[in-house]
Amino acid sequence: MASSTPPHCSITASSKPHKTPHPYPSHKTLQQQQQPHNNRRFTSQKVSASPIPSNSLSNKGPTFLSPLQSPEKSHLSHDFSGKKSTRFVSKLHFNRQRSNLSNRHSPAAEDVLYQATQSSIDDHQFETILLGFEGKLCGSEDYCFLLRELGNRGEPSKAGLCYEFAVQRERKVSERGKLASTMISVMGRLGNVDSARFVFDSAVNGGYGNTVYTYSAMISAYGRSGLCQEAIGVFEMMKTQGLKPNLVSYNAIIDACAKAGVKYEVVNDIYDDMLSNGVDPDRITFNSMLAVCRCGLWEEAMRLVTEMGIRGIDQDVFTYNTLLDVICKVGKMDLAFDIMSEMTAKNVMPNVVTYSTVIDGFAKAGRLEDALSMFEEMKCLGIALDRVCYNALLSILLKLGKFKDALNVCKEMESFGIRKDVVTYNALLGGFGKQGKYDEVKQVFEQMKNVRILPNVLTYSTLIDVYSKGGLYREAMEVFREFKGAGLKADVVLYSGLIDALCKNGLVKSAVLLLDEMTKEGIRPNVVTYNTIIDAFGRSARAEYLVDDIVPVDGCSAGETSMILACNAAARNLEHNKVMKIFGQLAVEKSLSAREFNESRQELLCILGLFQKMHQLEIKPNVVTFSAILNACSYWADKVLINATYSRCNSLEDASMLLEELHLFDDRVYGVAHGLLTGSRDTVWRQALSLFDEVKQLDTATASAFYNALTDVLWHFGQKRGAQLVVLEGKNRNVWENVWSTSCLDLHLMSSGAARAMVHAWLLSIRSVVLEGHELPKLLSNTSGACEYIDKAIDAFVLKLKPQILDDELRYRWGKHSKVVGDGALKRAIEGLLSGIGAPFHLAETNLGRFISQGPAVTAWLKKSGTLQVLLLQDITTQPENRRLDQRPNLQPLPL
DNA sequence: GTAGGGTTAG
Repeated sequence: MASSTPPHCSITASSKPHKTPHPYPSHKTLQQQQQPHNNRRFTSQKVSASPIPSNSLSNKGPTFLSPLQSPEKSHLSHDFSGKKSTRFVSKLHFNRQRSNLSNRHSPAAEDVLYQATQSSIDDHQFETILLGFEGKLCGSEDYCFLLRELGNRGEPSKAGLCYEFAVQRERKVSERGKLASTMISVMGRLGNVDSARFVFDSAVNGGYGNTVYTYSAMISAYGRSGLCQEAIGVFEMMKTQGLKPNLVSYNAIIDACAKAGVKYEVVNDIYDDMLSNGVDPDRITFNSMLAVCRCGLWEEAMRLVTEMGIRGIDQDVFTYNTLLDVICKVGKMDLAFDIMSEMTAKNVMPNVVTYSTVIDGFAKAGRLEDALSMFEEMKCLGIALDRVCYNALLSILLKLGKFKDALNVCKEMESFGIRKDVVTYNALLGGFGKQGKYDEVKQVFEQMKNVRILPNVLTYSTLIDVYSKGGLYREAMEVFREFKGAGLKADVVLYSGLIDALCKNGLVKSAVLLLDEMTKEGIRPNVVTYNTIIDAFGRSARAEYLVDDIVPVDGCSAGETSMILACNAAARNLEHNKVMKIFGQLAVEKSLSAREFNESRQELLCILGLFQKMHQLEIKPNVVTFSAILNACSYWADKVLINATYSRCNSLEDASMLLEELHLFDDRVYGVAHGLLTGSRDTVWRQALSLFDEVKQLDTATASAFYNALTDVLWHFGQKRGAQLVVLEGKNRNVWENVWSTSCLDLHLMSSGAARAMVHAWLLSIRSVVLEGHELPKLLSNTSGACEYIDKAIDAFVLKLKPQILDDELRYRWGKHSKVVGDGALKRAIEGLLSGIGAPFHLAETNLGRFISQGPAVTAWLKKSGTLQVLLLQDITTQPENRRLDQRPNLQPLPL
């Protein structure tokens, strides 16, 4: 069958077709076929390694019971990394073409198809064509061919007419059943699940639908729409009707579960049920089981592939692509590369899906250059890029800030006949927006509307996010107004973006109101929503920004209006009190007022409430939640130290309540944090080291956030030696890149606790150098704050400084990825530390982001008799059993 | 009856 469709086209439709009440909606979708590419031999240079590990999953670490006596997990859960997408687990791929390779249809059927798919033919004319060919079309074979092809061409309305036409003329029950199952399948593929159900019900009620084929088709139709419960309903129904599910029925239900993100254990039960009913799994069963592993179960995926081998089932390109997807989603890119080599060795040639899967993996792991080199490899192999691939390439270039290249890619894809879709435009909007190129954002947004690419909820979320982060609230509001006008339903991401905007502007209470509002609207908050608010409470967000009045939009719900009014009131209040607030903030630097102290305590309790609510809603906290809570505890510890009126015991109780909740994250993480805090370092150190190794597997931003948070809380609660050991483990694992040399210590990615612990370690190390008789460089420096101009020493003992002053000396950032401008806390902490220990460092005149010292001065100081003593750090608590707090049954002790 | 893409938190 010849294809007249252009090359380089995606087989994946850009969006889910709209549902309409009509049984067979008229929704024309341009159908495209995948370009068969020249499968030249894959020439990866990587050494091929077997992707199949031993069957054993018993890769458990040493046994360790947390203080709550929960068993240790063998790995950080996938959720914990904070990298798991909070989106729907699986994409819904409608409009995938159904191959119609059977030649059993007559030439007349092809003629009908040809005539029916001319652009000028409407539904009425199509009926006339069918009537004209009525005598020539032979039974269900011809009509099923027509139904499939009309489906492939995105013609649900004509398919509906054809089905009714055929089923009315067919006398045989079995043939009518075939027509029904084909029609259900066609509608399912088009995403018209209601139409599919209509056909199914009519067929069952009409006495020709009680076949395993119609039920399987219906299960599949539900599966494609992500309606797993409905699919299971049909699956159960077929059993009660006395129909025995066959291989296809089981495969369909497993696939439906995979698409909906059903837990592996549940799907495994279905698999077991299949075996016990004497139905042997085939390649497709395993391919679908592999898809269930996308929630992070990469080892299980590997085991399944092994099991396929044992059962003598060959792997195909679907097997490998799905396996690669699982592997890429857990960020194991080296393994992914090996698997790619393996598939080539087994003569399963990687295709465009293989490459886009792996490219996406590299991009998500932050290895953008590796991703780009995969495109080069595709080019060498003659594998044509399709729309998905082009969009991936575009997104990578935009992330790299290569705007010119990105625009060239747009031109290239157009030249190959691939139109920009909503994903392309969203990528452009986000890419330009994140770089503050708001003129381009405006242009692109206009352009997409001009070429009738309908903005979707992601478009609006992206725009609201970039405008809010840029402080362009009027523009954000305009976009929100347009969004409301478009009649789209807000989703969790859009709400989370709004909540974040409120939080970042100090309007945390309004953010909580909005959280309630979204919940009432039936939108379930996710871990990001909660992390946003927890983080804001933890920072004790000070309102430092002013916002213009926001005007409620027509059509806003009462909740939205009240939220906006609340924002306005808070904003006006801010403005009126701005001067007072500035003085107030200055005063706070010196001594904390009782009111603020109590507010801060309330915030701690709010976090506790939020955290418990998360638990209630079964929203699993991740490493970001963990860091935010530890940060809140550190902040609280600081306040307790400053405030003399609050009893230490009560304050510990408050912080304990919060910290205790950490076991909900992950018992092992909690166990390590708790053990270090309570001075049981010897007991937990082995577990700590294995935890650190696993954290290192996460991306550097996540890893450094983890180390910063953990070190901070240890430091603030007096476990300074523990903090130092942790920070050195981080250094050894390169969590902060190039942090340390003999002449320079770079602290700019560290939290204040981590930085102070590190300064002690660094000075001790230099001391050893001095005592060994080496000469120090002429100039020593440690850098704090947003010092992005670090130079390497030109030789071992000289640090070359750039005579450059930072734009704004107070723009210290708490960690590389913090989006909040801090208040110079790190600088103050280091300044205080250096003067406290008498180290002869001073702020560099030429660069206020650095403390510097002449080599001889430091040498002399290091050689002084008391210096060693002040440099050695100690923990306040080393004997937890001696602490009074331990006596309380329900609270975990905290040292101070 | 099976495979890949875009928005939010630190």
